[in-house]
Amino acid sequence: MSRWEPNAKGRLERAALELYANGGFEQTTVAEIAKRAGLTERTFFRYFGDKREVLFAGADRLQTLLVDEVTGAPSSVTPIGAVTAALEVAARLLQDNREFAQQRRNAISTNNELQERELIKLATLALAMAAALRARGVKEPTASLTAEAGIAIFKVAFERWTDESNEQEFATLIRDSLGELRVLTADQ
Amino acid sequence: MSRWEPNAKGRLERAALELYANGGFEQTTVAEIAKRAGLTERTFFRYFGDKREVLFAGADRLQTLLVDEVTGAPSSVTPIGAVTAALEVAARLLQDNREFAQQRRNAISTNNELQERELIKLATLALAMAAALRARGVKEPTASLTAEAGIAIFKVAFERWTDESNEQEFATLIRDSLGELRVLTADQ
DNA sequence: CGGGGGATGTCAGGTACTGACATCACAATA
DNA sequence: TATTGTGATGTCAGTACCTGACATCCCCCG
Repeated sequence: MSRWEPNAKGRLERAALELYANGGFEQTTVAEIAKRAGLTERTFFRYFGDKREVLFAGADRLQTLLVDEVTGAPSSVTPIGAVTAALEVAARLLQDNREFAQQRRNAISTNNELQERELIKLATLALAMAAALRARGVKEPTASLTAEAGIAIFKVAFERWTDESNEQEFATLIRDSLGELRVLTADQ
Repeated sequence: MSRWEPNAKGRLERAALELYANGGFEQTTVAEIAKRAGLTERTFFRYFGDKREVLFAGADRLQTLLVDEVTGAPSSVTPIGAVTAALEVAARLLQDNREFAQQRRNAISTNNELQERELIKLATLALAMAAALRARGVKEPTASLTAEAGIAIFKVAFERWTDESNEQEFATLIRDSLGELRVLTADQ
């Protein structure tokens, strides 16, 4: 695994996650990550804006996917329907990477700087989904509320899915979480 | 204004805000801030964990205040009543520092790293207020929802208060925002 | 076979942040 | 008054993050 082998970005992401999962985020240096990926520190910073971003490139891809799905949903679908359908598509794509998701979750949950980045990524994602809904003709504040609800559902379902003791499919958990939100909000 | 003069922490906060407001956050070095406060870089890092934190020490004080107010409210007061009362107390304390608040807001709104920090501070604040509510006997999910609603109210009111063209009192804006949330949630 | 371009490496440097130790002002107390 | 302790600050050295400038390498296209 060295220079000129394909998928440099992916190699860096993998190496970073492995090292963060082992020694922790702070203890790991970018030089170490790059070395493990057969590259140099300078190349790391060509692919990722900073040391944290390497864990969130996947989140950017997720955002693109969700926005596309929301945008492309049939016009007959309700706002929350379009959002949850998009989330389920994403969930099925992630299904094969549960272990990866668990490692990533652990790394983030044990480090403050990573949690900061996670929060702003989710906030950005909510904004992007709200914009996609508005492009479908959904008015405010419905668009923003629906997007925020979608994020909340995703967070809850993701927590459950990455929980060791839970063996259900991610997409199922999305659907369940939506159901619970429905019940909760229907209550008085 | 130099070594051994009182209020080193305050001097650093003031110097930092002035420099961030002028040249922007990224362009300002910690050495510059320290120099302007008549101190050294090393001392800056004794008071603040990192370069961003100097803008958020006030937020920590705010959190302490809000939690104390919620905890100390008469037991007859409803959850949302306790939270908004606390927010109004905070608002009155901030009332004299509108210009300061505006500068701070501008600095944060023009920088991503600072927005990250802001988000995690607000999230932490919501958790702390939810805990204070639970200590009053409020059950979940009411406690968390009320705390989140309180933060939302605070954010909206703060935006309005720091808006140049708005001359209303901060505490009044808090009260108004709560009213709007009431109407919004009563709809349908 | 000879560019040309994109990916990577090398190097130098700035800035954030930290640990270890020295120094200073002040206060308590002998 | 002299001493000594204590907390705040300074000094210094070092590591790691991150960036700009330029060199080098591989591969594709003509």
